[in-house]
Amino acid sequence: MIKTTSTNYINAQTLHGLCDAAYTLAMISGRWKLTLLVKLREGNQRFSELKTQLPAITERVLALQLKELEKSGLIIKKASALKSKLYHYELSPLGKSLDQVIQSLSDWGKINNLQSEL
Amino acid sequence: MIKTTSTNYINAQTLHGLCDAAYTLAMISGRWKLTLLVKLREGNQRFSELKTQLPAITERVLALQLKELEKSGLIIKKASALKSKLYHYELSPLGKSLDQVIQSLSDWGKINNLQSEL
DNA sequence: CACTGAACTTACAAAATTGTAAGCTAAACA
DNA sequence: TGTTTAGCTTACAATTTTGTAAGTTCAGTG
Repeated sequence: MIKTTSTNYINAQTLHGLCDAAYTLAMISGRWKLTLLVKLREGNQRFSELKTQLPAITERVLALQLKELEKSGLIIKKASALKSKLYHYELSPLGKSLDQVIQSLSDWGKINNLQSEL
Repeated sequence: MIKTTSTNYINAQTLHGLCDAAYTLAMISGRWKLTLLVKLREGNQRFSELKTQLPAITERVLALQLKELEKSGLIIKKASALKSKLYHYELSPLGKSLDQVIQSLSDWGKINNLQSEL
């Protein structure tokens, strides 16, 4: 879906070569990705659990975001041993290493996000 | 340009109410925003300076990103005192308070962004 | 007063993301 | 064996972001 010949794509790549922060940002950008990481950190692991945690997300988008997170290596999809056909998702070591990043984002938001006081 | 009635917009708002990290992320998301903040932190302040620092950015997009950052309160546009018609941009106190966030993003990228080794 | 350069703006188009609605598959259950 | 349920996938469309190309405005310079 991404055209690797587009100016947009090339600009992103160039930027990631120039700015580490922008690279990190790109890994966690996407409407629901960051929140998914937070939820996974809290222990929710099944597709349906995540769906419940993010009421407004559609199955299509949830599947997409999970797939991208998996492709970036931040999460791992595993078949659950006991009940066959059931999967669960978990943070990879790389995903866990984002802890400090997520914490910073969360801390800043806690202070500056007026909406969260509602 | 943003339709405040779209599902997309509503989902974003809902998410920001549920997840502080997502709120913070939204403030700094945009192809060049984060890198602009980094450059401003390094002292580049004029429109043309910023343009030079980010070779591939177009004037239109630079103006757009600066305007959004200003609207979010992260930067301030000031008329330079001496030479009239010249402006400069600087980080607001709110923008400066992102320091830890940007540092975390940058640190993680430094470790995990293979491209930056080129 | 013509000319240049900085800092934009406008009209348009391409690309990318996100959402809607429906369907599909395999296991589990009644 | 028919029905559910979880976990997707597909075709499509709306929305949003980003880029292209060309102008505009106004101060400073010669």
